[in-house]
Amino acid sequence: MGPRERREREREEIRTKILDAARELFASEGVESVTMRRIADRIEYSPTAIYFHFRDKDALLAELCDHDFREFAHQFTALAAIADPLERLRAVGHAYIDFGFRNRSHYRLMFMTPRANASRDSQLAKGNPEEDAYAFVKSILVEAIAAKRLRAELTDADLLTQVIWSGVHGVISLEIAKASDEWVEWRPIAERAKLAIDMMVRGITCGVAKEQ
Amino acid sequence: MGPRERREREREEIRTKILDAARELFASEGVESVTMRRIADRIEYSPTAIYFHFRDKDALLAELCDHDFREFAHQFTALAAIADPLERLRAVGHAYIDFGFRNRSHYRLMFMTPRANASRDSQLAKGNPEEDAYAFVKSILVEAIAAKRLRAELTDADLLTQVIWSGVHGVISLEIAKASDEWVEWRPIAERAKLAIDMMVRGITCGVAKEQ
DNA sequence: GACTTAACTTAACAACGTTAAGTAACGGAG
DNA sequence: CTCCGTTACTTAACGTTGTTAAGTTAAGTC
Repeated sequence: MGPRERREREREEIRTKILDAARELFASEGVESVTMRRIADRIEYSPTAIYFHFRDKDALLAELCDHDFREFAHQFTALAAIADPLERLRAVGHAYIDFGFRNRSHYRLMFMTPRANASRDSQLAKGNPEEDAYAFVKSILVEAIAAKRLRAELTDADLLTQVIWSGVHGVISLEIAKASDEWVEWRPIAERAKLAIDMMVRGITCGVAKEQ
Repeated sequence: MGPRERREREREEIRTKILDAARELFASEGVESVTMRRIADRIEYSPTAIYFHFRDKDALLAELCDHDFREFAHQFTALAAIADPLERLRAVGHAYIDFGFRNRSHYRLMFMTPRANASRDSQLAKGNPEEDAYAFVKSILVEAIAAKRLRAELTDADLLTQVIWSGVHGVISLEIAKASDEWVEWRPIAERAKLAIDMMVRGITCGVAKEQ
């Protein structure tokens, strides 16, 4: 462990310092307050210094996304303990909406903003349910299909995952984008979440669904 | 009709000229290309001239939203002819997703971007199903409830409207934000739309739902 | 015909992302 | 020890952005 390793370590340290500063600004004042100059102020470097560690602002935000995405997926693994796949699906749905509600800025950046060139150097572990929320949900649906808990014609686990994802995404993203809109007499988000998830589970199961 | 009226009319003309220029830029090159200067170029005025007709850029965009929102709602009225409320609901769902798919920029601005101060001078005709898509969907659900087509415990038409809106919004907004993300093996949007709507209708109706 | 006001233009400001050019410190080679 | 090149920065600047202050011109009013 010569000076070579030390430099490497220091480099990594300042990288995470930049990311942390961005994240803080981001969570406390919203995306539009995350400017290179304000990040630089926080870490007491010049704005240009950031470019030595990240190609540009987009790359910085993309990495922030990736990191938080992984953490996001990780908190789902606790739900893997739920035995019944449909109950597990319900729990994931609620956890998803809850995450979005507690981290509006993050959610907005991750799922509501078309990234210019997505997945350019995303080093996420695709397919691994520990780090990939999509794969986690899909595995639930594969299990539910195998256990014949779903209607017979529903066989495409990917399609089901995408539609159920759409369902919970719709609830939370509409909340984030339109909560302050007095145009609509919004029902509490908890009620909307519950009905949406109930509706979806009832919509894909066969015959008499168990009342929750 | 003296010069007073003429001036008023001219004022209105340039207002719509500004809005049209913004809309064109917007639809052809995306939101980020809509700058005050480029709008000004198009209409051959100085950028400052715009401020005489709109308080700021946000107000301009808000008015553009309002206008297109109204037109959006208007195209639903054609579906009022469908007799069966559940079939009408399905048709509205598909029309909604279709609109978003054909007008990505508009949809993004209208429903995916938290407006700073929403509904500040929105002069939309609230409650009028001719101009208010929300009211149109709600009226369908009121009808469905009255006809006892929905499960007995579903009595809150507003809650139902909001959740169904979330469902279709989820499909199209995820498409807009994440279509270019190769992370997921996306199924065609038409399939996702169909399943989402089927799932929702099945999820709120009682017992055996008619197969489409 | 003087005066007010509406409808602009020109010039500028501050903040933004980003880059070019310069500088100081460090690690290894001769 | 000295030279040298790389690494990690800073300062200054460029081109854009939204927005405003100050000046100008034309039309309508009394």
